Amino acid sequence: MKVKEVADLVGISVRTLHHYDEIGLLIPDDTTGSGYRVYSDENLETLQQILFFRELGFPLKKIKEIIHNPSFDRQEALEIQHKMLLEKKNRLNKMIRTLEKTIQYSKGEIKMSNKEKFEGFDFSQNPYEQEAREKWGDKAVDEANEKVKSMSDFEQQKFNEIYRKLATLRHLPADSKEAQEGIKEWYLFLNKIGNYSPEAFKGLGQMYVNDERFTKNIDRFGEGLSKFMCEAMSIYADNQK
Amino acid sequence: MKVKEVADLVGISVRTLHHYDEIGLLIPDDTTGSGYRVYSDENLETLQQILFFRELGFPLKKIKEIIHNPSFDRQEALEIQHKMLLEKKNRLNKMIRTLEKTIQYSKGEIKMSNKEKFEGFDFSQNPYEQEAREKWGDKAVDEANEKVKSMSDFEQQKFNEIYRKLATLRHLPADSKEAQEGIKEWYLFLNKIGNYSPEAFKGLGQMYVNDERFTKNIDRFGEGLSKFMCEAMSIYADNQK
DNA sequence: CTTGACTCTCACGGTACGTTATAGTTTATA
DNA sequence: TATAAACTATAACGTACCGTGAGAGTCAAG
Repeated sequence: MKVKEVADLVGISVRTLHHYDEIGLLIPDDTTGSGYRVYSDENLETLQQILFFRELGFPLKKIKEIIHNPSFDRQEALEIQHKMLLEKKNRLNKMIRTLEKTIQYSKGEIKMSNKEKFEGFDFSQNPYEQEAREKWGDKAVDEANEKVKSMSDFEQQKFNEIYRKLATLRHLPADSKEAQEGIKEWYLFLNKIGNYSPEAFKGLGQMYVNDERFTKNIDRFGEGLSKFMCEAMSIYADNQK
Repeated sequence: MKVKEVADLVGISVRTLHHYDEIGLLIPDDTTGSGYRVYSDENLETLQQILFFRELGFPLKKIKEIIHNPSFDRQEALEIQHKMLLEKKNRLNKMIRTLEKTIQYSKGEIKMSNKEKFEGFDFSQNPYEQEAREKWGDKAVDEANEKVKSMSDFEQQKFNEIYRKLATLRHLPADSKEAQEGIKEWYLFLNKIGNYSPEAFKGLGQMYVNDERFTKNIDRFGEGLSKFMCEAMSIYADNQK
């Protein structure tokens, strides 16, 4: 499905989908030769997850952390979201009652205390927020995410950018000029925020295919990207010696 | 009631109340000698109105237009809001059903079409939005608001600023030096966006007390401001001849 | 008369997109 | 088969609604 189809189906804007792609929240599984985004059924299910979280007031950054965490449990998430939505419904009902009372009040039929006038508004009083915080709170992240989180926003941005760029190259041979140029950028970037010898760089590339937490995270940007990067990084490292 | 009391009562932040004051959406009826905001019961009811609109997704700018419109009918607003909240409840229920189906679906118990996966999300499908648009749409504004709307954002901003400044002076004698300086600023500002002779300026001041739509709109910034301005403008105009 | 809770006004920062602008691509129609 | 209409892309700036200090003044309690 192309971008507008998706947008119309779920009732959001094309821009929103672009935005979610930009920030790495929802990257379409495929693109046409001319660069059009093509969303798979799996993409749609991820989008549904995102929208449930969004409805519950989670910031996009948090949603990204949660659903891309290797230990993310979809079933469990759905259960908690269910509880939270029911709670939201309760608050909405309270608010409706408040509004109904206010109508009577404004006709002079009943009296209302100041407190009563605002029942149902207290947005932060969801008892399941606690459960959500325990599950998805700031501490519940794995090592990989720790690293990402410790990066500055600029670095995060750059990080995404490079991955997306590399994803467009992933079908080229790993030793092609363009691929190697992309990998070089990646190497230079990594050495701005850390310290990687060519060997370490090569080793990192190995992890991309050996550790499935990495594989999954990287292949979000394009299927087979991790393998491509592993190969290209190995070649690049060898040429640096 | 002072600002934190209100914030705690309704479950919003102090900053939010400051913001609403800044943009002229909810200006406290009174201030203490030291400049502390003091909210009246009427302020609280306006705030309640604001929050109902906000819950329904109205932008603050729109809310401001609506509730400060001289022809604003509180009763009617409450009725429409009631319908819209019930509709929102319906959507929420749909969404909960969708979530429940998704739980079964993710367990492989049932099948789900792509369309079904997003039922309840289509935020813009509120049948009462139409009614709201007719009531409070962009065309349904009176003369006074037409003028305000035709101003640039910068001018709007400046407009508010001057009114708020004048409001702090309103208990001084209209012929005092400070009052006259404030009014001068007002005169100069008006002549940047239009063309006002001293006579026209004086006439405008008269309207502030004679036309209750003006009176109401101006006194939002402080009780008695319209009368004060009328007097001060008259004096200023006479001194210009 | 000091401490702590509260208040004020700047003023910069941040999220989640909206909104052009410009240009390439695909599909429908003449 | 040309050409318009509809859709797509990136880029870059704009906007709404506050959050978050900083720095300074105010007020009730001990």
